[in-house]
Amino acid sequence: MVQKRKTIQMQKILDYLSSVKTHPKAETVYKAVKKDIPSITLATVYRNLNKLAEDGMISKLEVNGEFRFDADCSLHEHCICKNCGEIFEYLDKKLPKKILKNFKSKKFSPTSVNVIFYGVCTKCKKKMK
Amino acid sequence: MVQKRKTIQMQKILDYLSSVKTHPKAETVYKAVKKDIPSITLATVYRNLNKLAEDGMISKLEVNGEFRFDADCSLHEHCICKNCGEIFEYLDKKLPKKILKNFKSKKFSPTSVNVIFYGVCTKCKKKMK
DNA sequence: ATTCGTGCAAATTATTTGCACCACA
DNA sequence: TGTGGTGCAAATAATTTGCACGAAT
Repeated sequence: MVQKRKTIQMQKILDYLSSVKTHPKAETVYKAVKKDIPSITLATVYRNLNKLAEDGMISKLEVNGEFRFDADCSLHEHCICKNCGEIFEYLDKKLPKKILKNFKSKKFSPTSVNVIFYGVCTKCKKKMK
Repeated sequence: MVQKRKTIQMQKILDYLSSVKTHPKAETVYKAVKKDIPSITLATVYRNLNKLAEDGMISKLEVNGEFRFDADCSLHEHCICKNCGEIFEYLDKKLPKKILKNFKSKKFSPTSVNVIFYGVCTKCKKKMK
């Protein structure tokens, strides 16, 4: 088995991710963590984010051609604003479970489900008027 | 209003997309269409695919850091195999509509919803044994 | 003493864009 | 004839990787 070392960089990355409700991309995480660890590089951030995602510690989603990260690994829905690109959580804890339970097809065995709503957030809606 | 010209390249791209049930990426579309139009370039394929997606003629989804295209624009679910990366359609026409109808939150107005199942396809499951 | 993770730089990969030219409306 | 679309090449942008060194087990 591969050994695992907990480093300050990984800890800080995880701390930052847990502290925000946004769904930052690697670059954003990098800038934030750099304040604490000026020597950190973007490559290290990417490596850690990917490792954490593989281990199921965080989740990785993709929007507009970039990866976004989320410390909340529970099954939950996302809302993406077509205008500002922001991502919001939407909580209907039962929904994903219900969807998974109702899945019927012999060609595929789902282990997880992602529900993404596309639309416009209230903020942008107001601006558009 | 902006004028629109139907070109052979766009037509062939749309034809190809409509003829397959896979969800090809730009490169794949490029290789396929190149057989009919040897002079076509990847840039043209990208431009057309994006234009078609903007116009709602096709849909654009992203998997593993790449964009995939689908001539079927109806609301329908996708299944992505974590092992081979293939995408399958899963049809429960009522599901997306039902989910949208049940949406309640004042912070966001959804116009569309995407349901993606992650798991393992039958083919990969057999191989793994 | 080993081995893993980091920092740095270079390499990949996917996608976009500027520009001159051709072709359709 | 004017304008949008194409092909070509170069530019971006995001992400990954090779390598040598420092650090943790």
